[in-house]
Amino acid sequence: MTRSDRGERRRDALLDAAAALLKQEGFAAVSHRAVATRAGLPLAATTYYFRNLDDLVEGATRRLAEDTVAPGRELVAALPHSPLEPARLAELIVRVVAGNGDRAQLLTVYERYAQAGRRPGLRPVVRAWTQDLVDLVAESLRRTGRDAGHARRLVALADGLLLQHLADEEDGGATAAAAADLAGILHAAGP
Amino acid sequence: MTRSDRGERRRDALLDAAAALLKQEGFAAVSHRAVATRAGLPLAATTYYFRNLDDLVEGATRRLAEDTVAPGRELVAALPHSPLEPARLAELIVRVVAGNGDRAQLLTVYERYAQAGRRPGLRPVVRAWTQDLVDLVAESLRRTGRDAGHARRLVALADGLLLQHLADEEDGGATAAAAADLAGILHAAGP
DNA sequence: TGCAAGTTGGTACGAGCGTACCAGATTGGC
DNA sequence: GCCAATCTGGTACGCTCGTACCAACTTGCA
Repeated sequence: MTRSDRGERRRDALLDAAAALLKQEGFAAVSHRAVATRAGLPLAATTYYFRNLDDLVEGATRRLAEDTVAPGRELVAALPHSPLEPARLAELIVRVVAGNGDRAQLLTVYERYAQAGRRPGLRPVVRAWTQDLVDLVAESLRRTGRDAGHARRLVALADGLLLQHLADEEDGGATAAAAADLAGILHAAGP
Repeated sequence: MTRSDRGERRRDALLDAAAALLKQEGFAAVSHRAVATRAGLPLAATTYYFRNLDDLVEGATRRLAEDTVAPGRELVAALPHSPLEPARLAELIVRVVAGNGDRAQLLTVYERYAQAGRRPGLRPVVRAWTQDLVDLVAESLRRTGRDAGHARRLVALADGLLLQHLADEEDGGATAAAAADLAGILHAAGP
């Protein structure tokens, strides 16, 4: 193992740890110490491999975006080439946009927008993440014989509905409730 | 001035200071010290009038909701009783939902959803806030001769569009961009 | 083999945080 | 006018944080 290989692996372990923290506990939980502890590395490793905390958070967000988009990609790839009924389409879109995790995961998905507002360096990352989701939804519309032009609008609508349900009391019900809302809207709008 | 009057005024000043901080710098900026300093009161006043920080944040969110909804209410009250064209309607909805402030204000508007997820005590407050906005949009639709049944959907859509534009680079352009998006959608959907 | 460059990890600093404490000031009811 | 209840505000504790520092260790190259 060369010197730089080991360094690469350490950097990678830190990013993994940071992404896991991000996913499970949100942006506020990503501190130098928490990341280092989770990765099983000393505190100083975080400042050695990343210029500062924003740099680390940026990398972790990028990694989390990959981890979030990948399952959606598989979902879409497995789609049939016939139109989905509204309820199935709605569920698919919500799943692609927000995953199917608990409230904690869902929260991070939406915190990314607010964080993009506060940390300029995060904006390109977040824009790319959102664009990937829009592309996925467009692709799933195309594959199931629907007009793909409204993908961005559908993502926005799904986001807004999910947001509203974050204030619901039942844990984990947000994605189901949002999917039901979206299904009703898609049904009313017709194919 | 009775003893309790003065207490009421101090409590009020703290809430005002906290709401102002919330509006200008977000939830993370609301600390005991920051609120006390801004209100011109000693640190201990915050723990005297509020059980803990969550309690303070909850009250401040309630106050901010009032401050946010009030201008929208005036906007709607001043509406004519004839249908608005899509572009005007879209602008109105975005204005009601997000105000017309800079990015900082807009950020707090959306952070409230994420905060509701993390602080259970905030959920009823945030639900009521959102409901007020939905009612306002429904009222503005009704007043201008449109079907008022889709108010919640429109709020969700506006929220989602605004969120996406939070990652844009130009400061202050988010509301305009979201309004333009929404206008296009309303125009395509017809009256 | 030796040495310079790169890497590691323990430790420290200064700051901000939520919260608790408590001596003193103030005040309304008797 | 007194006293108990309430209110005030200065201070301290224990914690976490981002970041800097630096001595020790490892490694690739001359």
